[in-house]
Amino acid sequence: MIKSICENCGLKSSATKKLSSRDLENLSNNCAEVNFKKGDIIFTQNAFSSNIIYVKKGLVKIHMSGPTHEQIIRIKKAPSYLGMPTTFGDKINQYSATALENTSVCFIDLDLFKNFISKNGGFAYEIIIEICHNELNSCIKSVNRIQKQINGRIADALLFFHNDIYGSKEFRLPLSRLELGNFVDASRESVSRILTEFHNEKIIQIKGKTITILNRKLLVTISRNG
Amino acid sequence: MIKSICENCGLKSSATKKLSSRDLENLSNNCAEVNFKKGDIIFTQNAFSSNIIYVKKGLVKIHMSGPTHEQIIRIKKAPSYLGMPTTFGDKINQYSATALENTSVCFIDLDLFKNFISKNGGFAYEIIIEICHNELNSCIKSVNRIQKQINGRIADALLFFHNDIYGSKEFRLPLSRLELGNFVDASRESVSRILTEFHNEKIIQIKGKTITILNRKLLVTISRNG
DNA sequence: ATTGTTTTGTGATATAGCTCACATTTCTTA
DNA sequence: TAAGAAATGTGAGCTATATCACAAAACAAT
Repeated sequence: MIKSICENCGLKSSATKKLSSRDLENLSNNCAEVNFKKGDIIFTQNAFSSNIIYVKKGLVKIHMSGPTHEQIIRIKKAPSYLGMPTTFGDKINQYSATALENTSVCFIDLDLFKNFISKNGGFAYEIIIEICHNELNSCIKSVNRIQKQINGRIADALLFFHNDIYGSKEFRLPLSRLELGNFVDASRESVSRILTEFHNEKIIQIKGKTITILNRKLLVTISRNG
Repeated sequence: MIKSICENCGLKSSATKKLSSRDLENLSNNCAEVNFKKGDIIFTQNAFSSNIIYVKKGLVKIHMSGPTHEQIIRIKKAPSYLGMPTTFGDKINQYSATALENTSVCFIDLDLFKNFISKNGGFAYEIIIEICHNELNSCIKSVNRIQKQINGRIADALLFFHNDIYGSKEFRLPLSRLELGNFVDASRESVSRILTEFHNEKIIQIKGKTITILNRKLLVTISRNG
């Protein structure tokens, strides 16, 4: 746990950029930076939370244990705030967050954060924008999850990693087959089957966890009609 | 379209209560109250939006046309803001809102609303709380939707109308069977079947659109194990 | 009232994707 | 480098729920 000097931080959020030097100093005194390794839990469902979490670096999954199994609600890469809905909406966390890669996170004192919102409208505005974006994306994702069938949902997930996370046609999948299943709502077995199907049809290439998108257009078509 | 006098409004949101008299006057000048009848569309997906919408009175469904069919994302009763995520997150509406009962709505100029957020941290804070609550609920709902099976989801929906909307064991269902299906992710036919099943097992009583919950405990059990 | 339209109920059939079972591969750790 | 553990692949059968098809009922409009 290192006390950070927020003013010099090169990874400030757009909200934090609206803060004065004095506020940033205040933030430095009420904020702890913690490093998590791949697989480490950042916060857990049903625990009490009094921090806002800012992911400076890395990749995180937000997940929730549902009636029958674990479900990955969202995958977020830095820079991004985490768990605002659960912290503002309920004292008890409604979901967990786990690092998918080595991740560096700032824990910000909730009262100070609330104070910034109340005192600094520009800060509040940026926060609102971020929350709204998140919610809109979940909405769209939720409709797709329910209405598309498996191969469409897996195509979506592959395109998500390609476009939104790695920006490259070749990437190391940060999830196991089971986790990918929990992300797209499918069983481990079905994920396996579809993935090898895509491989056989030369849409993607699989080498262990490394995936290369070979036919992006077809993947987009599958995502649409799936 | 009536220009309203916000200061005297008995249905102010908790955010609006944080505004000064001068701001409220300003709001009155940039806000139009409109009445919608049951079935009227309040705003539609893919249209451009430059208003924040505050539901003063009534009941509204938020819905989205997905890859294969329409889906009801959320049902909201007054008092409540509508469509903030879609207005702040994207210039184009990602979903529609339709009145389920006669509903009275204030259209608030977006720039003024943004101005309130920037100038008045207390206002912004209340807005953040509302958005966070919404998002948390959608999260939970989305997990249930996916992991429960039909009878559990329908039990959930009935309990939602009972607890959150009407606060009574007897209520007039504001949705058709098809709409209820779009709300709980099921086909019209399946909804019909489960509903008559519940009726036969004396869990509920159905008289046209009027539903009476006869065995609430059992309904809760079904919702849990569903 | 009469006729057309929309909504609802219900049986029969089809199917996507789950579960189970086991083989194989890959990763860990000693 | 061996051996145990975890993750993955793949076939076979099962099941929840969709879809189709039509009848009945409720509602609307003339």
